[in-house]
Amino acid sequence: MVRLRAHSGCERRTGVDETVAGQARAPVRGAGPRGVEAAGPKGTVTERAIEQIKAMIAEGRLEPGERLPTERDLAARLGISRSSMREAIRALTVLGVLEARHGSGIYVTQLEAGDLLETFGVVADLSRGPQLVELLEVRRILESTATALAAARITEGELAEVEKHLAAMNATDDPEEILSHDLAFHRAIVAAAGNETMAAILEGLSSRTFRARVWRGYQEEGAFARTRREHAAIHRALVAHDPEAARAAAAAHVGEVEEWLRTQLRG
Amino acid sequence: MVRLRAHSGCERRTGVDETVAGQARAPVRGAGPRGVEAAGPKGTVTERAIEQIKAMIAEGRLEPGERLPTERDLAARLGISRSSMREAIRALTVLGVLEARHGSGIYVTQLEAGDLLETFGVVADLSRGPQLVELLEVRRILESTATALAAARITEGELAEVEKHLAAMNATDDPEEILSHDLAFHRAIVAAAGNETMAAILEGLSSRTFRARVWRGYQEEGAFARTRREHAAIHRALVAHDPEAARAAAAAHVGEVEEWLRTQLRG
DNA sequence: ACCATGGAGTTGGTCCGACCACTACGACCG
DNA sequence: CGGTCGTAGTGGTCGGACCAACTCCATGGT
Repeated sequence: MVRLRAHSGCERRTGVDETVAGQARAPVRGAGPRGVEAAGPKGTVTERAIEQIKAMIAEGRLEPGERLPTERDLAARLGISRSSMREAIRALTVLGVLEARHGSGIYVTQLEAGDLLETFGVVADLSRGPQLVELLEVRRILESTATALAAARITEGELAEVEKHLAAMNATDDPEEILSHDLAFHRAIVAAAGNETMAAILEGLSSRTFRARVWRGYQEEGAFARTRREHAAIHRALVAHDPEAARAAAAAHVGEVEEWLRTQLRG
Repeated sequence: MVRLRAHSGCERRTGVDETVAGQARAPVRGAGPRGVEAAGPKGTVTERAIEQIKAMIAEGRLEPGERLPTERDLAARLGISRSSMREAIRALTVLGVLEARHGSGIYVTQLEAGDLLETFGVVADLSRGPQLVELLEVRRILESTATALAAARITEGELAEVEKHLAAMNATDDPEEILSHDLAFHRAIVAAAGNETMAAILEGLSSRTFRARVWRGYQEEGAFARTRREHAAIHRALVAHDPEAARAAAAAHVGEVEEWLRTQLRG
């Protein structure tokens, strides 16, 4: 035990400046014991900044597509450092609320379903175990309803798009390509349902990595044939414009995977 | 139009160094023309850091609840500055993936539905116009199914919780309190459905600010009586353990608001 | 008159280093 | 043995410097 500390009255830090003029930063902020100052008593300054920007948008002081002031401006305006402001902006960027264009400025996104629900994919990618089953259950509910809606509304052009991917899926043996067209098949159907918000949620629930994780094992068990039959059933219902048949077919389709995953977790 | 921008000249910055020894920062990084170096050619370093941390969790190298290395460590490990690393961490924090405890460290959350879907509320808070209708349609689909599931599974204890809020809601005239118990009423039902993921999504779709925005106008039109009747119908179906009746009652309940909002947008 | 071009200024992206605030853990003292 | 007080360690904040990408306009050639 060397024991080389203590020696009271030491200078700890300090004594290192003198390179630059002493930082006259005595009365920075928080000098008072959090008295009647202006700053809200909430959490970190960054969190406060996030809330304030969100509030600006919610209150309509910032319209979708509109450009925000500079990072430097914003920071000065809220009385925080640019670093903290950047953290706030980054946070809102990953949430799909803001969009930063290097050299140009920061803009509010269109706040459409696709923008805001992109993060939904993260949930699907990081969930595991029983949570995956719950996620599939949600997908079953939404996708079956969406498919039913699509059966009632789908146009000739949209149906052609669906059939294109259905044919492509049946014409190849490359798992990668099958997965791609499988995704596109369902995406085309959901798009025909006419609810972009639902489509965006389902997009997240069917994200590439999510499906790759679950379907890998599923299809290795020779489920290709069954998948094909189920897709055909969904397609028939769409052609017949039969919502209830479409709902049942879609629910069964997702339900199959769901049930398989459930047994996997038990074993 | 004053247009007092410009004001050319002015020495801007530069000429301020010389306080510290010249920064011998010539060959920092990126010296080579992005040749065969290690760094991925993707977007900003921060985005890369976000993806890498996410990957660490997805691959199981970081377990839920586990503590991460220091910000300083992490930054050094990925070869980026602490500032950039902090932005990445902040982003994952707002996504509900990480949790920072001041003075202690950074931890992976339990990655449960509630953690990851908290951001869903942002969508509801920032959506407007037609998107609100789409959001309500999603809620109608999910909530009606959840209520049906609850009717089949609900226990005596859970039913008592539901009835508590139903009674409290009918016993007051304070809109604030009604809203609170209304939320709790539906929350208790959805909880009885047994799918935490669905519950978390519906929680976001019924966030306080969201409901306040829509409900305000809706209830001002004297919809209290109707709301009460609908709640009673839902309750009856739960008591009778009748899933289909519960589904219909819940769908009608949300559908009423949905339809009202639709007319609002037209007018 | 019109368009390509180039440079200057603006703005986000990255980095550094310092200091502050909080926590955890262990030595010290009663 | 248990409470107390430091101290080291960690996230939080700050300010400044420089880099890289974009914008806009003056310039000059066609």
